[in-house]
Amino acid sequence: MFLKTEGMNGTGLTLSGNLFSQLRKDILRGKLKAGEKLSEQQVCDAYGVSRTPVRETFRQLEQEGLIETIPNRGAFVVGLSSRDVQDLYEMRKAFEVIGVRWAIQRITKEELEKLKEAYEFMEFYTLKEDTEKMLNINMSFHELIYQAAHNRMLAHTLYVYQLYIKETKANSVYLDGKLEEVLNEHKKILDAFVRKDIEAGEEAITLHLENAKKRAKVCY
Amino acid sequence: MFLKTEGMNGTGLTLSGNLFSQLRKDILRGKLKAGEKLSEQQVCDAYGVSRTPVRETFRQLEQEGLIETIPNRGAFVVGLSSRDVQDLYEMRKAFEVIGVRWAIQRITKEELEKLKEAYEFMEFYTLKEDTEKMLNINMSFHELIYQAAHNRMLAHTLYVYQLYIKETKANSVYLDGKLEEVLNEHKKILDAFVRKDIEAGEEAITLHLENAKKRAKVCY
DNA sequence: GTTTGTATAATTGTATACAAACATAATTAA
DNA sequence: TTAATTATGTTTGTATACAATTATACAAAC
Repeated sequence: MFLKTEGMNGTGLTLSGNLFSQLRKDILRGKLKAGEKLSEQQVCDAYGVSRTPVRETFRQLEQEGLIETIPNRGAFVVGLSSRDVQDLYEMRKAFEVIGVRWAIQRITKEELEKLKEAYEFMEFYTLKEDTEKMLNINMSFHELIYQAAHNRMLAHTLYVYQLYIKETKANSVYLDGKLEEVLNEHKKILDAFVRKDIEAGEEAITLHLENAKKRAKVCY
Repeated sequence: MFLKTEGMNGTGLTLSGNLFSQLRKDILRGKLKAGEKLSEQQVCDAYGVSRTPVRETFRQLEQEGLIETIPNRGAFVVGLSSRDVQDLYEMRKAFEVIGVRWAIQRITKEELEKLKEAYEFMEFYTLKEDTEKMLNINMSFHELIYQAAHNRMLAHTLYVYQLYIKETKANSVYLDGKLEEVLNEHKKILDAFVRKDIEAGEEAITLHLENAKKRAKVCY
């Protein structure tokens, strides 16, 4: 079971999950503000661990560009500006297009079957009007595409983007009554994969992401 | 002055620079083969440091996807397959296009001046037929564009790609007698920036990168 | 000969100790 | 009073010690 307390000297940091993903979440959600100093000892106290794992976590965050460390001075939160978030969406769109292009070319029969299966789940949840499950399967659908692109770097990049976008906003999802619309967009994407039609795939994913952005901030 | 010895139990790892960039280089250049285990103690001995900085370095490498750590089992080299490298080139091309698009829209007067200045240096080094300096200023030219895009994530991504591509190959550069060709391609890019012509810019950078790939493996 | 169990060694995960750099406060001199 | 300086305390960087986990070797059983 996960530990959950206040901690971090009343900064309101949650403590479930591991250090890295938790600190990342706290930065992306703005609990830790840009410019704020991250004291090793404070984080140690908040999470009940020693400095070694904290420092390792700091290196990971630094590598993602979410904190900046100044030698002998410490770690400072960088975070994402609203401009960064805007750019994130655009970069993600561009990369998803590339991802679809490559995935259509490289997808295996087994992967295509999985994609079809994911779509069928979407149909099912649309009928049942289960928004929660729809969001989950939606994520899986897109992750299947990332994997089908058979490019570790692209898959990782898109995964991180997805994660960032997911964590960045409070994520109020306005899918109610729009599940069929979402389903249709995925149908077009799937069809493009079945027909190996790259151009149609690029068009479909672009449209889907643009609509998703209009609908809310979290529907992929 | 930097330390340079054999070390790493005869694996031939070089020791200049810091742990992270050195290990990264050794992985990218293939000195550390994919699947190979990275023992903490061995790395400690090779670089003459304790386990703490080594573990921190491992986290950084893990974050870049160059090693994989299995809990309680250790770190294993992942490295880049030839397919990865191929994909890297394509991803880089796609990102550079996006970078140019955004940079043309967002570049400041000061940044444009710097870009012009960089180009003028290129003209100079072309006249002097100084391939070495040409490569350096070439890198700067492109980095100026990354910065002008005013997107930290994109800039960082492109920087890493550039670094990976640079380190991935032995990098025999065949620019002799082609400096003018390279200069011309950059002229077209610069002109697009001056005229704020996004389409021309995208076309110019695409052509430049395609030609660069034909010319060698390192000219950007 | 192969497999299973156990003991030992090696390695990783974490905590802590110590040294070096830095920040802050007090003190002195102009 | 202000500026410079020293003293003190805090924080980071690194090394090391200890605990937990995993790998290896060897013996016993099948």
